[in-house]
Amino acid sequence: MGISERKLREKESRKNNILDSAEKLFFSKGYRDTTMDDIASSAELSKGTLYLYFKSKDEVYFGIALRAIVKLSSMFRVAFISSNFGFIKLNEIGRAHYKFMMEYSDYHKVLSSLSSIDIDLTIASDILMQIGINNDLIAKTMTDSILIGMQDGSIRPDINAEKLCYLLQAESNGVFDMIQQVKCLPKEYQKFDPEELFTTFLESAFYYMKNPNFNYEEIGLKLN
Amino acid sequence: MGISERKLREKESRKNNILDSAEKLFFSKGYRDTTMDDIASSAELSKGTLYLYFKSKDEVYFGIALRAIVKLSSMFRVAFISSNFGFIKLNEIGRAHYKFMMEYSDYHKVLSSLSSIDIDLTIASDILMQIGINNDLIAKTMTDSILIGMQDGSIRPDINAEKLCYLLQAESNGVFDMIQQVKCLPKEYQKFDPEELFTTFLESAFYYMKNPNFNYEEIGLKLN
DNA sequence: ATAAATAATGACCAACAGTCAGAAAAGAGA
DNA sequence: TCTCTTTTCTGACTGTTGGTCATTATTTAT
Repeated sequence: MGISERKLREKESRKNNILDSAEKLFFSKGYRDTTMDDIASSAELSKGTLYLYFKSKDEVYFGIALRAIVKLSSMFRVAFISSNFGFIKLNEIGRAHYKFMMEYSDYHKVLSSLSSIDIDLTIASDILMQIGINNDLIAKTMTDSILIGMQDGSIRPDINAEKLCYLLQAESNGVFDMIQQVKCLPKEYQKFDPEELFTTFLESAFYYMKNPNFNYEEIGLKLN
Repeated sequence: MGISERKLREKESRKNNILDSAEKLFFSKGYRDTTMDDIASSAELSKGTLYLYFKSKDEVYFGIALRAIVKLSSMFRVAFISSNFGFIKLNEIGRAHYKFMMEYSDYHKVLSSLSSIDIDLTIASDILMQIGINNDLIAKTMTDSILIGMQDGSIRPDINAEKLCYLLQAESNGVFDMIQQVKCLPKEYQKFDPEELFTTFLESAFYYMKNPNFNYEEIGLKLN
């Protein structure tokens, strides 16, 4: 049946059109000030039709969050394969995350606002499930990097890899959120350079993770 | 004028009654599902009167956030004076924050949800300003601890104190948010023990901050 | 006792998320 | 090409809720 396939494609592309419109509106006016009527008319649809494709306003927002986390996790994968050494993999993942936050700051905000007061994450939702899958993928990429690093000697082996992964995720989320916040402040209120905070974070994290018996210069790294 | 003073006291206590009611409702039903009518009737007030004391629903929420951060910053002060050594001060501050998150988890959630999609922090608001003041106080308590630690030798002096303060704040926010999230999951989904993540965090942070020339055992600390 | 000021009320309004009966379009079968 | 069925689309409508305001009640000052 070629027809039902085409219909599926059309449905998917319609969903994407809606998300395109919603994205622009959410990013420029914010979640609260964007109405479903706004989104509908921007996507050249009636409100009723909009609700055929997304069952609530939150669901639309989740759709954008899914785009965001898919982008992020793919950047993590690219960073992962950039080197064979676990330590460098992790380093590159950190830089990828920083790049994501700088280049796709709106996406970053969406992701960090997901666990906010006004969104119910407990509802059953296909999109929310896919977000969870990507989240797990991100965690796996990091854990794998750590395990590989422990094997090749570039990361100290006496910590639990999974625990370290969660610690790094938690810490970096906090650091990126703060950088994001500071970036939105007027220049004269910015008490520090965002990039500098990130650099210090990387430095401190890797200071904790490095293996004292490993020769980092051999793999082209200078560590203090 | 004793009368106007009494009136001011009454107004303050009325505000507190409202916040008491609002707190219970927000904490049990969530922000979205709590209506201003709910709060009004729970505080035995008409809606119009409620709006005499708080000019919006957000403002009520800010009022609760103010209670939260006042509590947190006072716990920080107590931790600060618990020792003379900067390193121990910081350590106690970290533990105080952990205690706050465990004992006042609802307050913690309020604070971490403040920078969420659905709240406009740019509006002019007296309460929001007071929150800012307490936030600065917290930052100052931490920065002072660091500076004292650098003076007494318990913290390595080759880092910028203010930058370190922001890094610690950012990291711990991230870590506590993750712990909070995990705590809300059903036990079988919890991949790690919250306390353990916190311990590892403290360990890694202090590993970075410690001064190699300082004898920690002399002040009763065993560091690995 | 009366006027002035302050506090409280609840009916009312506008905005908005979400619904649904019916119209329009697309597809299948002849 | 015509007709019946299924799918897609529509926009008027509903219920809820944040916020307002003219009016009433209470307190204070004279």
